Amino acid sequence: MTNNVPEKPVLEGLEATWSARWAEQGTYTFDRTKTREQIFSIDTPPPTVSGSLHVGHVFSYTHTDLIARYQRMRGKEVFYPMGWDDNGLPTERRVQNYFGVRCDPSLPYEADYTPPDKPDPKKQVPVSRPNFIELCNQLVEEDEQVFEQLWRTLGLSVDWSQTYTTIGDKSRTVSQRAFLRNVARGEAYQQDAPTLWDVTFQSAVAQAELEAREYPGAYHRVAFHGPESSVHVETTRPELIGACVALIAHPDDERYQSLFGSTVRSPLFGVEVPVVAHPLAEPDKGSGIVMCCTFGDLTDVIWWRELQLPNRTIIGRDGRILPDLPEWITDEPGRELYAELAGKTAFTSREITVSALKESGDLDGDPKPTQRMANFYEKGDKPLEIVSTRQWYITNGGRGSDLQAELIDRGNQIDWVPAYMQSRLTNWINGLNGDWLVSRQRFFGIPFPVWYRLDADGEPDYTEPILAEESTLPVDPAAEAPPGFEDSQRGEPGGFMADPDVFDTWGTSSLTPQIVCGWESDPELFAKTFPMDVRPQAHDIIRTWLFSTVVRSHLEHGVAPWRHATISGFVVDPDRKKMSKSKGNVVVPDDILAKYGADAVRWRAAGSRPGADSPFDEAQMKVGRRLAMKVLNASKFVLAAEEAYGLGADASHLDPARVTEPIDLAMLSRLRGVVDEATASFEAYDYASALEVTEKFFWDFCDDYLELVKERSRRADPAGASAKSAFVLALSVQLRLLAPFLPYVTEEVWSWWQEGSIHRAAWPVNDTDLTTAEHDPTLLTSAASVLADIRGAKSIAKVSQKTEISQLKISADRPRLELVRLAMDDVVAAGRVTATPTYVADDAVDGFKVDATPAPID
RNA sequence: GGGCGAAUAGCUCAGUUGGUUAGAGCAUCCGGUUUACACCCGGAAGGUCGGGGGUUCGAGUCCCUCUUCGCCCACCA
Repeated sequence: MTNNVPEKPVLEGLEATWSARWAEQGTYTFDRTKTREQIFSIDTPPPTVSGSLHVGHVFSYTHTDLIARYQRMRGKEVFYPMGWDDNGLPTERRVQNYFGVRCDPSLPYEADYTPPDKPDPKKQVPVSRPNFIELCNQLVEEDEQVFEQLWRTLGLSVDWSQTYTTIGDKSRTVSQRAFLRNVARGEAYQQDAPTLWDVTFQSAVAQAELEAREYPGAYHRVAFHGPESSVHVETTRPELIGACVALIAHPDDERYQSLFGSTVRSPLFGVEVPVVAHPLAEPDKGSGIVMCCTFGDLTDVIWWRELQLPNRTIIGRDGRILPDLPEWITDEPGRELYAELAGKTAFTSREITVSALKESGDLDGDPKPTQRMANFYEKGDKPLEIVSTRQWYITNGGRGSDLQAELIDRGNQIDWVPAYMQSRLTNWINGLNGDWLVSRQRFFGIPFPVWYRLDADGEPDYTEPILAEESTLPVDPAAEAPPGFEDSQRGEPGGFMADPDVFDTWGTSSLTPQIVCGWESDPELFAKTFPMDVRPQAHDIIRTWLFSTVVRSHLEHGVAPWRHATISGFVVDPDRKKMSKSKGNVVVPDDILAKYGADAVRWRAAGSRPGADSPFDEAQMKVGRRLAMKVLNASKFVLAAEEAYGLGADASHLDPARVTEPIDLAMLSRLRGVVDEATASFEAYDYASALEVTEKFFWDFCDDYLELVKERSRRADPAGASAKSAFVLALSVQLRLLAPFLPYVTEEVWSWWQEGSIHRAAWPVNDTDLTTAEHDPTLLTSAASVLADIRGAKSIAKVSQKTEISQLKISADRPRLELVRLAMDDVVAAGRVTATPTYVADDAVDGFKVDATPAPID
């Protein structure tokens, strides 16, 4: 046998060497000639390239890679692409900050544009939409290279020829095609309706993107005036008095019975508004009677709809009071006040309104400060307004109907890991309050493949949108004319206009299975990879990514998109707080990888169980590193022993028939049990247990078995051959068991004495070399326990482990005694026992009782 | 307020369908230059399993109840 064991094996440099070798040799290249049954397909989350990766990403991507590597060694052809999520708002924001520009769609394209040398975040230079998109594309490309490098270093066994971006042509085509099919089936529709609106980004926001946050406000007790008396409402938004359409109280509320059906005049503006009853008004909140405006909150929208109230919008898309004087304010002082508010932010107009209320005497007492919960866009920092706009929606069961139950059912068809995560999806679907708003008023996204005809006055006709033909996809309606039109007719009366919006980022990400599997573009691949085997992702995006993917797959294909969903937890800081940039507790993976090595980081990742959050503890990385070192050293020992006292240059060292000694057989027999356990754990996606059982065996193998057998292994007789053969067999099996966790060090060791990559080697389940080993595996643990007692005696005597044992008495029940005597030669050698051991049969002893006397020090 | 999860050694976690004396790693302490490994090795100490009740011959494990913590959702007058 030839092997190539280095003098002093080291971990440094393994990542660079082997990631390059894997790339050259195409170790992880997907072979599409395999059949569906042979393929295991993974719907990897595309990371947001505009963000930075932290150690949490590293952990969860490692979890997926563990499964991928296991499946590959089981003989599956693993379809494991990688995507980059580069479309959408995060990239826009990063481009704005990075280059110091902002998008102004009214500007013309400027060829050869160069952004400012020194970006000034306060003074962003306006650029045209095409220029802005160019900058986005330029930056994401750089970011993607950085990300790929990190993933390669981490050792993800991705097929790097299978990558996609969420802004790329493939994603555009799939998004637009899926949308057109949704429209054709009536699942996508347009509606002009009140929507949640972020005034900073000036875009509509979907329910899934909401985040409720504490927001400081104040209750203002404000008087409305009836013919005989005044009635007080309490409001946190006095700036909306001009938008008031009614006062509303609960139908059973005694206090307001006399007012129902009458009208009252609003303060400051003198607008007559009706007092009406509705059960959603809560008598114990505020004064029990509430001002309904256009629109203060979602309840206002319900009242507006159900009570057929007028629409009195005063807040614009920029969050400021609309400039034009509303026709419903007729009172002269009211018109003057409105003119003062016009163009002001909600915040400023609130201050002006409050001082006006104080002056007019309509404010009862001082405003009472309060913390209230308000809805925010998860990426925004101003509370959302509600603005009526025309938007596209896709049905998602949020309006009840059969679809809701069908989607819950799809969720149940998925095998969840851990299982309890499934209820998060069910809860979310049950709590939906409307269809999915998919249009966004942004720039760096996938445009709707839609145009509108303009009438003779140049006004768009929304009732009959012009849809792109599937064969022309991807299409940019802002640059291409619809079928039957010339581009010169753009914006002209009788001509057309493009739909200005782009898809919600989830509108594209919800189609990752269709994108990677080649839906409609590569039917053969699609048939072999879809529905996919597993969707790995974190628990915080079940309501967004997971749910929306189920929706699209259900609507388009009538199936669940995957067989399994594996949900990873977060890496949290030592105080169990979620890592976030703003908290400054983010651990950057590059440093950790450089310091401890990829195998060590992966080992730590594998120790956190699916779904469970795991606190970051740098000390743990050292343990993983120690394991990797141990693999190098133990392998060196095994192979060097084999080299020096070897069995010949052929492959006969792997002949299991040479293993004859009982303890060697016992070790292999126990290893077989370990393989079975690790396999069962991996089949259940429980990589953590697979690692635990493997690692436990490996340490015992090193600390006990190798120590016990060391002396004998150097002999040139059959007993020595038995040890050496067992060494090599056990090493081969253990390296393969560890390969998914420690891909670098196992590959390195494999290369010393084996052909090909360990990552394409067979998983050792049903390994014929092991199946012939038959012996009671407790022989190994018994011998190890006696050896431990001998070591303990030396330790208590505070003498070196080299010290000889001059007296040894072993007591145990008769069967144990007989068993352990089979390994006594090894025990005596490892424990440096010079005396002849004595044995005492004693049924009263539990396990073994060992009396060992170290030889006195001269 | 609704849902889900968690509470076991100083820390991070295992603990199968109930079954002897509850395990591991880290940290701590003691000892050791053992030709695979000082990026090391050996050993020791450390826990009334969140509280209370119940079922049982037997409960960390099953049931009830309380407490605490985490996450998701709902709370905008």
